Amino acid sequence: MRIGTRGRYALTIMFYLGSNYDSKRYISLKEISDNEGISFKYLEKIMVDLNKDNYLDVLRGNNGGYRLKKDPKEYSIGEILRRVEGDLSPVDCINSGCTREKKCKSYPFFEGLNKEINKFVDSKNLADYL
Amino acid sequence: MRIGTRGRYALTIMFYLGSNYDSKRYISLKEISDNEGISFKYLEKIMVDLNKDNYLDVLRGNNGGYRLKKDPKEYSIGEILRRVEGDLSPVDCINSGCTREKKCKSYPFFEGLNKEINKFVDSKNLADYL
DNA sequence: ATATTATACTACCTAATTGGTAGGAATACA
DNA sequence: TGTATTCCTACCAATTAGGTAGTATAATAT
Repeated sequence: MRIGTRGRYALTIMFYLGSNYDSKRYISLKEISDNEGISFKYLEKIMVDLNKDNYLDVLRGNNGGYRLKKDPKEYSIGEILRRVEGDLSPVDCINSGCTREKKCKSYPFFEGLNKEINKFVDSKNLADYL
Repeated sequence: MRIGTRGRYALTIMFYLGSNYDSKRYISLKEISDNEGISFKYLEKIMVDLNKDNYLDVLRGNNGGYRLKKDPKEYSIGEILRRVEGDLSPVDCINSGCTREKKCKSYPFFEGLNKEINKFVDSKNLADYL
């Protein structure tokens, strides 16, 4: 689970929306792109995954954009990262059915590490860092 | 810090050496390669990093190979992984001087995650899983 | 209506990284 | 001196990361 630009930018977007939660206005990707210095087109692409299953409120057209549906404290960092980066496990063998699992001495270690990572990211939410 | 085959194979090697610590015999990469079904040539390459600074005892030639220098409990998993995978931080911005660090809301989160990961891997050693 | 400002969708592209392979030189020992 | 081993250097193919580009669709202001 190396976290790349997708995960980092997704958090940037979510913190930006979180900071504007009270105003209830829709924020365009253009605004975020300009203020954070991130490629607009790349943000659009990340948004495809980030906004699956109507994770956010969307409005197209003039003065449109995105805004949080729920209070920032309802958005866990773990879920945000998982949406755009996929599974967060530190090695492939976890969650992809390793056949050597039984005799593998590393496996229990990786399971422990995986648990620790997920526990941490799921225990934090947007409000914790606003 | 996605852990790839380098890190996994390094642990496989170290656990193998750890299992044979009491016998004091030198273990060849050929033996590990055969028993674990891993490419011999790839193991050789991983060994270059793993054995930097005389981390292990080495003997060339017939009946040669590698063996642990110290008790398995003296080898932390964190150090092993770091040797072959480099720095274990989950994002580039940690340890590479992010300029936006001051205003970045994600940064404190990543610092926390990084700390958690390193604490875990450094608290475990080979003997814990033998 | 229609111009403007957004998101939504699809396709493409380049550089770096991952996960190897190959071959020979140096060394230790039987 | 032959054999088994590590050491060193170079190469390589497939995948992933990190984008760019263009067009369709939708909402709103005028």
